[in-house]
Amino acid sequence: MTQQRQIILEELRQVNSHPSADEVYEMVRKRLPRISLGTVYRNLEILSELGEIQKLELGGDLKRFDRNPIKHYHIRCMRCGRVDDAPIAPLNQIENELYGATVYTIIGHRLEFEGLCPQCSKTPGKS
Amino acid sequence: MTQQRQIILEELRQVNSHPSADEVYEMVRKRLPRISLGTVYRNLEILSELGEIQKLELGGDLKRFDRNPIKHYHIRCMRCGRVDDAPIAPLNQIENELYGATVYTIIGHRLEFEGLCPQCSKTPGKS
DNA sequence: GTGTTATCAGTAATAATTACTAAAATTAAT
DNA sequence: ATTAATTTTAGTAATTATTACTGATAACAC
Repeated sequence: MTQQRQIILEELRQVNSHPSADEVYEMVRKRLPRISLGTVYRNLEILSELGEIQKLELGGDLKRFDRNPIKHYHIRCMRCGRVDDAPIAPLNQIENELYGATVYTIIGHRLEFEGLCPQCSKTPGKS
Repeated sequence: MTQQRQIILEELRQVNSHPSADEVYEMVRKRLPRISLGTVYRNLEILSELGEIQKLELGGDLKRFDRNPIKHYHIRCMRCGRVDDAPIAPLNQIENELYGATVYTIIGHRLEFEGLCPQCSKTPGKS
């Protein structure tokens, strides 16, 4: 656990947003101005493999990171990309429904809601 | 409806896979060797806005296109990226559960299963 | 047919991510 | 602690998917 890795973890744990790698980079840069973006990417990957955090692959063009390593669902703003937790109980049985109906070995599932956050709900503008 | 747009639609309708824009490009190129990738991207976008096809934003690094414009769920191979339909009934009530529990205006949801396709289930190799 | 508009092919530009490399730092073994 | 082996880092370059731009072409309206 290097200093860089430790600080990346600390900074991510201080927010309940779901920042992209670039946003984590900007956060960490305040404490380690010489850190490089590649280091942030690599350590976020390592930390998620260690089970300390979670890497999110949601809709949109970029991956996000969640300080909470426990599987849960999210809602994402279609306009601005903001992501929040979706307070829905896990669908523990849903994978059983698929069992036998697919040729795949089922490993997990992901449920993501789409919508508009409060700010973007107010503003008309083009979607 | 230009010739290019028509042929893109025809080719996509001939497969039950869920090709990426680049794969559609390769398919269409057999009939229109001079078509450009930008044209494929633009027309896939237009066709999905018209409701003729569906643009999929699943996990992984690329978007995929589905000849079926009706909302349904998918399963994706974590190793090779193959995508198939997941024969699960739509969760029509799930958005109601979230209503009142989130500050977002809910517009839709996406459910995606992850697993290994038959080929990748056989091969050990690194995941 | 002529003019207007949309679309095309080809190419360049973006943006997120990954790969590479030599230097620095951490760890392990004496 | 000192040296040797290993890992990690900063910085940069390369990749990849996608979008934007542009002058030429084709579709459409009159």
